[in-house]
Amino acid sequence: MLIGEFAHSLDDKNRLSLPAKFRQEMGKKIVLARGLDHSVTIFTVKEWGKIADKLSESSMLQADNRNFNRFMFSGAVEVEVDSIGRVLVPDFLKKWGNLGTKVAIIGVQNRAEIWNENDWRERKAEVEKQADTLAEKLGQMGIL
Amino acid sequence: MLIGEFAHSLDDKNRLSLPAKFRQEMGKKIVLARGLDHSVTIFTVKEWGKIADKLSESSMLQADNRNFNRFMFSGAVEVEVDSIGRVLVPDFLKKWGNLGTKVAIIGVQNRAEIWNENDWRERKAEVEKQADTLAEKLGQMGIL
DNA sequence: GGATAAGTGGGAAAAAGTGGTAAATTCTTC
DNA sequence: GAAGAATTTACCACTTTTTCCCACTTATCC
Repeated sequence: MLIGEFAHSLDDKNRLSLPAKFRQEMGKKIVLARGLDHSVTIFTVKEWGKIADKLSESSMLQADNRNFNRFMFSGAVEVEVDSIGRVLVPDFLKKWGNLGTKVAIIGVQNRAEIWNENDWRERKAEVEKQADTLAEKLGQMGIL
Repeated sequence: MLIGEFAHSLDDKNRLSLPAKFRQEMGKKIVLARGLDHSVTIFTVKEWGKIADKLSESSMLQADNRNFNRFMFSGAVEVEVDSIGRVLVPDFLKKWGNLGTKVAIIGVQNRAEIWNENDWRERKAEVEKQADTLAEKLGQMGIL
């Protein structure tokens, strides 16, 4: 399971080193894709396969679906992890994620997300402010 | 699987180099066809075969189908990929796709599409604007 | 505090993408 | 049917980008 938060950097060649703790689970090939809220999602090849299957179930008869699938598939890329654990982030995903030099990589169960460091800090602060609501939710889920 | 987005150019001899990432999967022959929404579709010979089969299964008793089949078959060409990964885009497809010098080639799972760069940018922006739809769709698919 | 691993940065080699020239083929016209 | 023109095809060359490898710095672990 992918958990934790890591501050890494994206160098001027668009290289990003994956957190060492994630490497074993991720393997030597991963898929980067557009995620919610303008995050960039890191999937294992296997997890991405599931997503792709689901995407392709939607009917091509509807223009909405066609555009959505174009958006999702064209916004993904399979990349090799190099010998020291780095991957290349393509420009279109850098743009999508509003990524600069400093990024946050966070583990979210079966996937990881890459965020612009500032965006992530703000978002996190938002969530923290709502800690009470959070507790409530956990309660509803029967976790606490 | 064909995924990702690439900015390439169509030179004055109508030559278009295929993204290196697509070449292995595409092989040395591909099929170019009229795509939906005025895109130009790139199929592998194999994928085109599947499409052709499906088309020919549709009933010729219906005028709609007959016309659609005429449209699809007459608008498709099999082209050789040259020694350095380029193909020739025939004029009628260039026109159909409103293609100029700058084009975007996008991977959409089992096919690729060639777009006029600007048209694609606009279309993509449309989808991006609908952030709600994005979350909703992914939710419906059970992805999140 | 030393040793090991993780993360970052840079340079050289290789590949990808683009543009152009020359040869070959086709088409026209006489 | 032949000569010339025009188009197409094959090949070559250049530029930019990407890839691979090595080195350095920082952090972590014992």
